[in-house]
Amino acid sequence: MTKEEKRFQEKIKAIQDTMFVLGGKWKLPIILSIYSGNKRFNDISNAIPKITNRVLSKELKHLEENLLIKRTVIDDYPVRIEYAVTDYAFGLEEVIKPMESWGKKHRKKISGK
Amino acid sequence: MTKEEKRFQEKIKAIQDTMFVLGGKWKLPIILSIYSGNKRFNDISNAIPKITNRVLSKELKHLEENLLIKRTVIDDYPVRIEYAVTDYAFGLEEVIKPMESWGKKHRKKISGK
DNA sequence: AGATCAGGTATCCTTTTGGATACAGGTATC
DNA sequence: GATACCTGTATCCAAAAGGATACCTGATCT
Repeated sequence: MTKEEKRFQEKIKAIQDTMFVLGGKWKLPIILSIYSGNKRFNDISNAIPKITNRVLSKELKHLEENLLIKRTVIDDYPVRIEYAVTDYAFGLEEVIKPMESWGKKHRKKISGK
Repeated sequence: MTKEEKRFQEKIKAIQDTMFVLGGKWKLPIILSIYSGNKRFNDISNAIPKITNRVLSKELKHLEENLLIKRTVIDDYPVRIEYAVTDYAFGLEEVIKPMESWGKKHRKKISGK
């Protein structure tokens, strides 16, 4: 493999990592929903009506593993669980802004083709 | 739906559009392979050994529809087909650079958790 | 004791994405 | 006329992502 090929492989891997973290149907809606103030499992579930419990649960785990949200057990009676976006998640701005802006430009380009 | 919710919906749609265009296992490798000088179907197929004809063909169509590559029929004998990245594709730089850089940072963050 | 609620799991199913293999159609070559 | 090359297409299959529905656990409420 040439040097250039290796650089490309790493570039591809990094970009695909980003898409692995944010990709799929629900990860962004969930992050933004929690950011908007929905802290509890059922709050989020109601705010995003079409997601099922199974998928919400899996996605929350994924986001927690990737340090974008934090799950806190609050130990009064009854025990509550609260989700919050982390400070680290705010670092996403640097990538989601360009993705949003390219996506918008691209939609215009394609629709007016 | 509140104003804020609507803004979020549009943000999400735009970001997911970007991921629709670039996402999946092969789209970036194909773009970079063509950019590196592989113009013919079989060149690309050989440069990316694990892709099958079926998938390569589908992905080339997707990239062409999204104006990132151009397919040209060259009419001597035998007829050849040449693929090239478009000028428009160079505009991806503004989005793939931040995606690459966030992806790299994130991998470090996660692996050293 | 029985009902209720929060925060999920468990099981099964459908859709989407990608892979394996064969081969087709048009031209050129032997 | 048979054979080979190029650019795909056709058919079938496997894996991954997502959806529907039921249910569980631990606590509190009546």
